[in-house]
Amino acid sequence: MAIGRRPGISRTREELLTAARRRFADLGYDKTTVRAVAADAGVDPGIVTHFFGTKDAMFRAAMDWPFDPDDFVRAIVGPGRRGMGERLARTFLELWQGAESQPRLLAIFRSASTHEESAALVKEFVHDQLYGRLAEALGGADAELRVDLALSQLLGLAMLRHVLQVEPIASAPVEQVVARIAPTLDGYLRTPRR
Amino acid sequence: MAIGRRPGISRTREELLTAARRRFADLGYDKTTVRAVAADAGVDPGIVTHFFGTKDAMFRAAMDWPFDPDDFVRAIVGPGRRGMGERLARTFLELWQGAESQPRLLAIFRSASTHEESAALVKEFVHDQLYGRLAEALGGADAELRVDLALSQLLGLAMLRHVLQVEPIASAPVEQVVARIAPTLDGYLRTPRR
DNA sequence: GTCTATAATCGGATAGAC
DNA sequence: GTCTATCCGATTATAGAC
Repeated sequence: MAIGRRPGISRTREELLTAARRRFADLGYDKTTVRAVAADAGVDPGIVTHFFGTKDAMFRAAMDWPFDPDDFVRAIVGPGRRGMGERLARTFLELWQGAESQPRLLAIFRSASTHEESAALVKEFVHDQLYGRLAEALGGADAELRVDLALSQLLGLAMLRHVLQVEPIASAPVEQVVARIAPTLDGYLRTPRR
Repeated sequence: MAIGRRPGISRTREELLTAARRRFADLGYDKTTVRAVAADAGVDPGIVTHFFGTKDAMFRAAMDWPFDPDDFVRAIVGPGRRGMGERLARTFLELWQGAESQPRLLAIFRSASTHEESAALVKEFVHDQLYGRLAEALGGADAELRVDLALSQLLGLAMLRHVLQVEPIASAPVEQVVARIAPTLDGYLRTPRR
């Protein structure tokens, strides 16, 4: 009694999503075509319409965050202020190394510059997830600005390292990069003395 | 004897380039169409072919850097180590504020994620202009990595502030941002003691 | 659930008249 | 230098057969 897939529910949908993630990650939203995704999955383009309706809906279905925002924030701020920059840097960079998470992140950020939906995903995450709990945990009148500064460091790192792939930083070990940027993040996140 | 434009050399070419810069800056390479650029300039799409040949050639013609790399590097490293982070931050941020330079920078960086030519422009600049003279001026075995780290901070800032336009950092005054990131840049650029 | 056929549109590029 | 007309390919999306 093998635990096979239930009959009638094909794996095609999942294969389409996997193919879509790879295309969106490598090429961005605009250059990714429904036809190519369907071809990668070995099916007809009409199937995409059947399952998702539109290219945009397929993008939304494929592009959920590869982590739970609650867990993410808790892992960073939970243990307290000490070592927060280091935890943030390491958690972030390891997400970008992961075989599952990297394509999703690449797709979102590669598309964010030109695709409104991707940009909205990023902004919503920052606004709804980070400002609420992270900024509150930090304290200080300009907590949101300080969160933005830390984000700018992380975002730029991801762009240079994983999107543009500029050397030597693209090939630097995670721990080396963590050691360098952790003090920067701590500096931004630390509550300013009045 | 007014110094007018020479007869026979129309201003159409310049108007096309201006329109192209605005389109590329707002929409990125993929979503910018030759037809729309021509319409903005009030001429027929065929004129684009006449002047530039291809869309890609028009992009190249429009996308020269809005500053002289030599001057840029000299302004940063010339006066010496003291205040280098601050000069770098201010020079960079003011370029992003300028009415002439911002559209060019926006176009390049908005397109860099998905357009190979834009990404190559960025990489060439980093490689040919920065590593050569900046890294040399900094000293230390890992000078290029430290330049990358400083770039990651600047690039992320530009993305968050000008491309994604995340608040509150998008509306923060230049001097406030300069004051915050200058210490970060100095930390990266400072020659490590052995 | 899957595919064929096709509609409707839009893209970049070209040829040639004026 | 500029425009008209057009080619040709590619794209998303739809209708309907199997």
